[in-house]
Amino acid sequence: MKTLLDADYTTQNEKAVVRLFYKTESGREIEEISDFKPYIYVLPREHGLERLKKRIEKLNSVEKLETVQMRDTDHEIEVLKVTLDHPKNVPDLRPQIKELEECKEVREAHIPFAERYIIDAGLVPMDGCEALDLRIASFDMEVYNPRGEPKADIDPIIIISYADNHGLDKVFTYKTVEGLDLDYLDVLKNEEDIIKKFIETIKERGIDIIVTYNGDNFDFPYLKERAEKHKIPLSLGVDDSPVKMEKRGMNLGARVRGRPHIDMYPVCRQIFNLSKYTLEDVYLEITGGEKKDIRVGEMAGIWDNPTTEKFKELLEYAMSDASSTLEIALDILPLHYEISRITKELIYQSSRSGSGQRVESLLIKKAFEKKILVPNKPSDRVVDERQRTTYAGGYVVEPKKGIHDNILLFDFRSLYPSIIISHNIDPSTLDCECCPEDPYRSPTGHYFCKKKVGLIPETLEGLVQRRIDVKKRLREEKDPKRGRFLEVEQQALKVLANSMYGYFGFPRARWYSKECAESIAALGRKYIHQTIETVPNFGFEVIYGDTDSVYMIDKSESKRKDILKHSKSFLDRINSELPEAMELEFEGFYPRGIFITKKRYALIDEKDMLIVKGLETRRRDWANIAKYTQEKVLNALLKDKDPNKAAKIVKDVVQEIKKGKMPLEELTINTQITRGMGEYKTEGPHIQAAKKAIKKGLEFKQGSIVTYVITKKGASISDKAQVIDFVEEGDYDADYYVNNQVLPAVLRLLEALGYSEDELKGLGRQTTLS
DNA sequence: TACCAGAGGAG
DNA sequence: AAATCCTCTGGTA
Repeated sequence: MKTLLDADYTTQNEKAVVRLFYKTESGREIEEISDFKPYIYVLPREHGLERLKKRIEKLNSVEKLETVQMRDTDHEIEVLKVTLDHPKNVPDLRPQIKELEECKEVREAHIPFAERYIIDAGLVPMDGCEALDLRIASFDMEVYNPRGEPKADIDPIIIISYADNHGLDKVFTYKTVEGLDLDYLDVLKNEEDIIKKFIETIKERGIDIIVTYNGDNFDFPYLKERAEKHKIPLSLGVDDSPVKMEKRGMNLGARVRGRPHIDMYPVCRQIFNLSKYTLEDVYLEITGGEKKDIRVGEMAGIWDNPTTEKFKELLEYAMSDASSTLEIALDILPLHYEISRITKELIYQSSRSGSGQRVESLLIKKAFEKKILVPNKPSDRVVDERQRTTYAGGYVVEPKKGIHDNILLFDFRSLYPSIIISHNIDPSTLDCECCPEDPYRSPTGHYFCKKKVGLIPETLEGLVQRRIDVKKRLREEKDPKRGRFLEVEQQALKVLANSMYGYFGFPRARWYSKECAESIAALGRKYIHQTIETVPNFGFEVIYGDTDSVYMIDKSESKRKDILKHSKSFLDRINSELPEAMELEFEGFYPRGIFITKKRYALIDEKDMLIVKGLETRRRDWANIAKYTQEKVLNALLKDKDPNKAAKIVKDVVQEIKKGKMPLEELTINTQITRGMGEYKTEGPHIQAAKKAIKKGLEFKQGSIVTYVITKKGASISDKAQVIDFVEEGDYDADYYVNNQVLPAVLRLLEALGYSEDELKGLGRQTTLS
């Protein structure tokens, strides 16, 4: 029993050796593969194969030349498989071959060597890891920051905290005060020693996976620079190699050889939809518990003049950073083990890759098994071109505005995946010559081969079948721990299946096909239209629908039991006319709902739970007070059916705001900086607040979420916007929060109920503003 | 007042 | 570095 944690290659005696880093039952194992060689495929121009072969033979670093039969999109071809002596020579050889007159194209020259080996050898990263009790450690650092953002060339690390899943908690520092009693505290001599001690601890504890919160872009780069300053090698690798900072787009990735480092910050941003992603927020989301927090502005002061109480707080805070990061990791890592196993990516990769990359890794693996040539990545010019062309997506029904009772919801189970499978939608089956008579011809005029299953439908079918199998095992599983793994696996399979459609339309995709993407969306529209047209025949009325769902009410029945019976016959009728892999499902019955506009509505379910879609309550860029008040008003309208109660709620809140005593945490607005700070044509409040904060020493960049308040001082809203760190309790613009936050959010609901504007003024603005 | 840029949600 | 559809705000002319 062993599990593959990491892989790379080294050069020994001028030969490339693939190294596979395993965790075994007894410890660690590094397997070395020295007989594997890199190769690329060369597509000849017409009748050029033999001449091309002769020319390539003469080139340096070519070890072997074979003619092989491969599939390229929709046809079989003979291509040259060129085996090289060493992966480092691929970048040189590729353009030399590309320039040859008889060469049409070079393929698969950019697949990293170790990953190539994993694919070809059929290895599955992280397979079996549950059985091995992986040793997982987290660490976090506190840094001396007397001037705001710390600078690694000047400001030392003052604390390193450490926690692992085998019971060791440590805080390494080099200062202490009288009367401290913390069992995890380890006071050393200086910064150099805490760095050394940290490295030692990771090694002595035999750690398999290192986790951090923002380690890619803060802790590791900072630690590396400080270690270099002290001339300590940051040799955390299992082969004692130093931590390597890799460039990944705009950000960095910290790679520890053989002991994968996983940064939970980007992972959490991908998995959760939160207003912001501080460690405290994420910890609350996962465990429901509060985490110790201190104001970072206080840190340098405490370090310089430590009182027993404050210094203890600082150390406790440091410890909780490491232990909560570990707790988050233990909760989320199983998902990433599964993603790694499904996509065959190393966990270092899969924990940092997006949907597009994951789908692509899976397809490359499948293409290898089916002897299909992998398309090259598109050039920047092609990507630009693809970005300029768009296509039509899902259909949204204009809602019947206002309150409705006894609402039924139906939706298509996995609409797009089921369309891809039933219509065999794939670049290789697109408009094929053998079967133009497609009874299911897509409304865009495209048709798909009926004889040969495409790569993507086949891959998707594999995911769907595997998920059905996992769900079956899940039903039979008695052990809750194994049950959780199966649940996570079926979720991961579902997410991956659902991202296949998006992949077709992704401009950087190797298997990009706008025709496929638009055919899928067009067929989706066809099926939902078909469904909507059938609705009146059964005495129902559609009140709303979006892409794959239909909300309707029953005009002929009034009892729940009769309504549900009635809907069954509707369902049977629709499903009898659908392709086999497709199904419309009954999704729910809602006693009451309010529909405002497209993509904005709220429902009460049969357990009296409020479900809100698209409204301010759901948005991070609205103040809590507006979101919370809107939610209360929704409950008054839908549960209590009492508009007067709703009016009272609004009046009371408006009064509270006007008193000037509303806590700041009810008033903060979170907005992300989605582009580079210099790229804005118009700068909204969050950008102007961020700019002011940058001048005062805080760091904001693309991707940061700005938490700000509209204060009293300034002319425009943007002038008044200040990042929360600089706002005093009570300094807020009450008129803004009444007129631009609370009232718009609640008046929209009441307007949808048909109250006239005059009535609403009576309820809200005039009485309260006077 | 009309328009557009920007953000974030739904499915 | 997965897609499109849609609403709404605040800046700008």
